[in-house]
Amino acid sequence: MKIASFNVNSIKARLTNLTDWLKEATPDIVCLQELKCLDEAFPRSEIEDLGYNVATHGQKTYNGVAILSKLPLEDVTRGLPGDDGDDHARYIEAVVSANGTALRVASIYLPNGNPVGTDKFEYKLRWMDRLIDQTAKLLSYEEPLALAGDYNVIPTADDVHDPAAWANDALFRPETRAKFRELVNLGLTDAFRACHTEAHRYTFWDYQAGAWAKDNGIRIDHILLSPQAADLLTGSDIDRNVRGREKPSDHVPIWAELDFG
DNA sequence: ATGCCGGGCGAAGCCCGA
Repeated sequence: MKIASFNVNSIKARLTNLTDWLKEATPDIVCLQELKCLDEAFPRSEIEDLGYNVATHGQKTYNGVAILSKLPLEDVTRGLPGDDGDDHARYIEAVVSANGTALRVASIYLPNGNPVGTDKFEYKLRWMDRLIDQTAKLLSYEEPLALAGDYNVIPTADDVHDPAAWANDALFRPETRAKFRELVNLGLTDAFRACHTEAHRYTFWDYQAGAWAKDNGIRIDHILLSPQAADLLTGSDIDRNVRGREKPSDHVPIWAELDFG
């Protein structure tokens, strides 16, 4: 069972890039972020034609998340609990039956939070509190769970090309990283880090300033696993080459392989 | 690089991303 996450930075602008990658990588489940379109504008038939079931939580212009799955999607829920006044489409959750075992998956687009010192940063930290609460609830089920998405969090200095340059950025601030540790310390496993210890492996390169050519990247897209899912982990990697193609997103896909037998 | 690129919106130039 190959589970992937990909921030596409507009599903409409990225459709060919996405379908090319789907055909070659053949993931079973894909969590998408930054659709930037309403549910009715999602290119559903183009994705379904590749053998995927589709659940979307879209929004006009900004945000928007989805889950694609070759297995049927059950119990789909949209929106992160904890704040009825939050209208950003940043969270969708569903359950698939993997060889008789229930696997819960969430696609996460955590707020950017810049600039620090504004209500945007406070929104990010409060959103992380809500994600911690939701994750604690899901972990209490003691079942396989994968939380995959764009966390907009650089976990450590090994995950950024120039830590000093990012010191005051919302993605790398101590408060942000502390919240991320609080989340992981509930008992989650960073799938990529469980399989790779080397520094400077990135999932995002800015469109500007030749960031891709210079490998000035950051690792901010993560797949976090419950203990019951981590026990099944057999591999994880970043599909870095996708960044070098025509009309790329500024993020690339990441994936984790779980062996359900 | 508090915006160099790229996308949305909407039809020029601003908002947003990380």
